[in-house]
This record gives sequence, C-alpha cells and structure tokens, in this order.
Amino acid sequence: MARPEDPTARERILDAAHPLFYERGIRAVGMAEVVAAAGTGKQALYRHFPGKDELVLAYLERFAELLDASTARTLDGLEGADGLRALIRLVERRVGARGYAGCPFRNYLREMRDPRDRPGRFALRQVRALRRLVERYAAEAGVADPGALAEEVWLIVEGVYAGAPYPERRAMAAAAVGRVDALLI
Amino acid sequence: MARPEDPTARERILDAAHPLFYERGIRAVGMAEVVAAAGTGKQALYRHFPGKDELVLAYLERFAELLDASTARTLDGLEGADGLRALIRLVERRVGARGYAGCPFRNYLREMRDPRDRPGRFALRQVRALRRLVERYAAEAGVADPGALAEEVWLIVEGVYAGAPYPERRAMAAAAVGRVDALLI
DNA sequence: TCCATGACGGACCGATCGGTCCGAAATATG
DNA sequence: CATATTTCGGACCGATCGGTCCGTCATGGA
Repeated sequence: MARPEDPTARERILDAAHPLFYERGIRAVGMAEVVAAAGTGKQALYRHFPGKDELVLAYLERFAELLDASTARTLDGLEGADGLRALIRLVERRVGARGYAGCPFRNYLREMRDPRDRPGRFALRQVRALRRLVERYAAEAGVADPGALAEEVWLIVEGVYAGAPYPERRAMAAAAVGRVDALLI
Repeated sequence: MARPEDPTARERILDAAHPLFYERGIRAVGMAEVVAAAGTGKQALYRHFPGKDELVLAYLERFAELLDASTARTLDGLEGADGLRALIRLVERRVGARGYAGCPFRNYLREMRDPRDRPGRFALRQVRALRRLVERYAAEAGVADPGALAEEVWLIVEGVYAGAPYPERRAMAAAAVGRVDALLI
C-alpha cells in the first residue's frame, strides 16, 4: 500500500458527521459537507458507508451506544420507584445540558415524518426501549395499576423531550421531576 | 375576460393542499402534486400564492382559524381550573380523533427544525398562544404557585402532542386528563 | 530511482424540486 | 364568423442533492 490503511477513518467520518447531523438535522447536511468536515475524500466515505442511510444509521447507533451506556451507569442497581425517580432526573440532566438539541432519535423520526427506513426503525426501537424500561420500573413499584403509572411517567418523559427546543426547557424538566416524585409518594 | 373569474379558486387550492400537507408533510408534497389535486393550472396557483411558503402559511392560517374557533367555542365562559380541565379534554378529543396526524404547527416546526421563515414564525406563535392560555387559566386557578401549575399543565399538553404519532396516543391522552384533574384537586 | 497503489478533490451524472414560459384551446365581443 | 384575451397543461430552467468517475498527487517498497 502507498499509504498506511487508516483504521480510524470511519471514526473520523462519524466524528465529523455527529455535530453536523445533531445540530442542523439530517436533511440540511449534505454528504459533501460531511466529507469536507471529515477532511477525507468522497471515495473514502462511500467505501465505509454505502449510502447516506447507512451513515445516518451509524450516527444514530453510535449515539445510542453513548446514551445507553450513560443510562445503564445511572440506573445501575436501581429498581421500581427509585428507578423512575433516577430516570426522570437523568432526562432532566440531559435536556438541561449546554447545547442540547433534543433527543436524536425523536428528532430523526419527526424530521422524516415517521420513516420506515433502517435509521427510522432503529430510532423507533430506541424510543420504545426507553418506554419498556419505564414499564418495567412501574411494574416493580408496587402500585395498584402499574400500567397507568407507566403511562403517566411516559407522558411526562415525552413532554420533556417535546419541550427541549423551547427556551423554557429547564423549567419543564424541573416540573417533570416534581410530577414524577409526586406520582410516587 | 375569456372565462369567468372563479372566486373560489383560492379555496379549492387550499382544500386540495390541506390533506396532502397534513397527512404527508410539507416537504414530501411538491407544488406539482398540489396543482394536480386542485385540478387547476400552475399559473392559477402562483397567481394566488407567490411561492410555496405563502401557500404553506395560508394552509397553517386556515388550520389555525378552524382550531381557534373550536377552542373558543369549547372554552367559552370558562376560567381558572375549569378552563384547564376543559382544555386538556379538548386536546384529548383532538388527539383521539380518527385520522389525527399531530398538531400541524408542531409538525411544521419539527419537520423544518425550527424554521425562521414566516410559516415557522406563525406556527410558533400558535403554540405560544396556547401556552399563554394555559398560563392565564393557571393564574386564575387560585393556587399558591400559578407559574408552577402552568408549567406542569404545559408539560402534560406537550407530552400528549408528542405522543400523537404513537399507537398508544389515546392512552397517553387519557393519562393526561387524569394528571391535570389530579393537579387541580 | 522508479513504479505501483490508493487517496484526494472536484467534475460530472441523474433525479427532483420550486418556479417560469409558451403553445393550444376556449370564450367573450364585434 | 373573426379576433382578442385569458386560462390550462406541460415543457422547460436553474439549483440542489446523492452518488460515481477520473485526473492528479503523495507515499512507500524494490
């Protein structure tokens, strides 16, 4: 080979695509811009990713790994009401972080109006995995109607994510923590 | 004139555009498709609307008139806690309706990732008008912290709208009614 | 030193979209 | 019937995007 094969090329591309896709949206960012930001050639990008869908899927998957790991760390060992309390605080912390631009999976689903492509199916799976987590904790919480509790907590979680783009997102997240705590008294 | 001026042409175009834009989204529907559905010519469309943005704005404005009128009818004469209770039930009724595809203003804002164009500003104004209504009712409700009550109700409203695309939207809306009622006991 | 390998950057292609223009048809007027 | 005017449908234009292709150049081994 003329140049040493760069095993980090794929990661470099994803590193470059990540902030572009997250901050400006998938549709607004063209492949040319990703290439320019990655400092690589178009050929290299299309060798690692057959098309834009695959690049978007990889972006979402890497995002999911990060979020899932952080979620697992935060909720480790918790169950029932404690799990729900910790979960809503985790969501609050995320939404309140500087530069937060919404849940990437919900962003993709809304930007594309319920896509059935692979990135869309993956994003939907991520959302529903969080919902199942809420249902599991609700089932362990020892309340009379776990299904109703899960529905109420989920409603609040969705409300926080929906409010993430607005200036009052921190107030909404704080209200969410208060509501979940009140539910679990 | 060769043919009689059709005063309803503008309405016919909007009638045709409405279900297309609402069910499939703004980006996914091209002007050619609107023309075909309206049964008119492209010239006629561009005579009534200088560009797609103006057509979209007119679509949102007409939608807003419909929703605002229905809202005013439903909430007529109510105030304070009664207003909030009636409002969340109105949202529940809307989200539960057959063929409901989400709040058109939130749909536009998400599909376009916070647009600053005229349709985007109008959509944001509609959303914030509903929020101000919640704040007004909360202020009249005679609670210790009206701001916190408004935040909590708003969180629930946003949660219902965010859950509108999911199959469990009716359960979420029902949970929302229960939560607001519980807040106001 | 020379050459083979492969990456880089950009030109290029086809499709799509918003928006404009033009020929044809249809109608009102003399 | 003839003509002027207006409308309709579609061809057309320019821009943009995803994706491919190619000329050039850097690099490392024989």
